Amino acid sequence: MVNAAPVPRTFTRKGSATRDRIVAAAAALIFKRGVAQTTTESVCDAAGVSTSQLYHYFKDKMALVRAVIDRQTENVLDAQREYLGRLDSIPRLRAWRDHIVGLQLFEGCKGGCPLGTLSSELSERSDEARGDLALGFARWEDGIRSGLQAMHDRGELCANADPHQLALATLAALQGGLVLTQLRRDPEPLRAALDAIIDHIESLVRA
Amino acid sequence: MVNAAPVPRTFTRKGSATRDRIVAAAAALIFKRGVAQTTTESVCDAAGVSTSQLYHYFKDKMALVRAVIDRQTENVLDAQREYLGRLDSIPRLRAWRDHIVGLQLFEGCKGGCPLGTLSSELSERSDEARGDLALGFARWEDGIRSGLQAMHDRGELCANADPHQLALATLAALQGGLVLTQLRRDPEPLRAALDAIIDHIESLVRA
DNA sequence: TTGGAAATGGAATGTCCACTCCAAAATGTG
DNA sequence: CACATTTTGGAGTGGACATTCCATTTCCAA
Repeated sequence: MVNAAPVPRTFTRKGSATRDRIVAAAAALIFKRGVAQTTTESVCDAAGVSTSQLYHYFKDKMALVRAVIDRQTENVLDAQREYLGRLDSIPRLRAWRDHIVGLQLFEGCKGGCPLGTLSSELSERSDEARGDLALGFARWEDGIRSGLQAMHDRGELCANADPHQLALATLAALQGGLVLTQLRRDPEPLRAALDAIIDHIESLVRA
Repeated sequence: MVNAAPVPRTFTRKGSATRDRIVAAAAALIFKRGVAQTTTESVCDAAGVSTSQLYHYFKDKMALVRAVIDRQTENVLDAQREYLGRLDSIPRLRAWRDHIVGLQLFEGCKGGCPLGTLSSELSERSDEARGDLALGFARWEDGIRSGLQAMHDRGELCANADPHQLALATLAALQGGLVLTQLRRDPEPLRAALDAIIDHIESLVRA
């Protein structure tokens, strides 16, 4: 009886580096083309590894996809680390909006949100992947909520404004704006969606 | 030289009915599993037709997908026909929100938006499909905008409120809310997103 | 009614692709 | 150094799937 897990618990330094290259290559390809259009072969080519290496580090394609979800969660949160946890004023919210819209302009309005597109593709296909993604979004939401909560705690927001609901609505505006921006190849929907929710939050600021 | 198009310009009554069954079956399967996970064989089985029939009516799978996009556009607009074009007051907007949230509850928060998920899956894969979807969303957006425009024209909204931007933001809130609701299997994100944008519109109503 | 077009049946084809297998090289540890 | 473990190479396999082909039946207009 062999070890049931195809992945040994321990990797050498070299092994970890290889695994990392595979995840990075897969993340890039999946962001560009989606999971279904990304073949294991193309991942191996892009990472410069052989088939057996991919299956040495991952049980199957879905395991690799889940690793990509984790990687993209970190990437997304990292790309906003200057803002998340600190969105506690209208100017900071506006600066964050500009940052996000700027990123889309930089990408040519292509690709959408790495986590959002994965959610659409995987929500009905794998409950495990859906759970992973839900955790990632929960962290994101939390990074938005904490700033609003701080404003609320400081008494800067109406008492009946709910930071949880507002954070959820803000994340939804961002995701929906990205879907439409990707579809139209135009940053306007994203900008309009974020502007509206931030204007709304501003309207809840005590006079 | 034979006719280059595999689809004759004219169908018999029976032919149109068959084509319709194929599109309906494909739309249902694609809504449930996505384009990539829907095989031509499964569509034929579900529609009760043979392979050759599918290829008699459609050049290839992508042509069928584009027909599904058109079908789903009609379905989505139809499901809201009582509301679109008439969203010209806060109570009507709230009724529309309830209707949409109710549909999600009925679906068990599964599947998301038929057009939204197609957009995510196809935006980077086919410019033609992206164009079809953009047209569908434009019609949807228009159905939202016209009501807001009517409010604005009647002087019920602040002069500086822009019905175009608000309609775009509303559609984005809806799409983003659906992504999160589908991911979490929980209607709250959708409800929070729509509530926020409608509250925002309400805050723009003249006192 | 009849001829041509449309509709249908279903087997066949060829490609793509996830995953397996076995052997060899490299690595780290006692 | 020696041995176990990890890492790598790359060919091979079996199945899934989009699409094609050709024969047969049905439909409709003149």
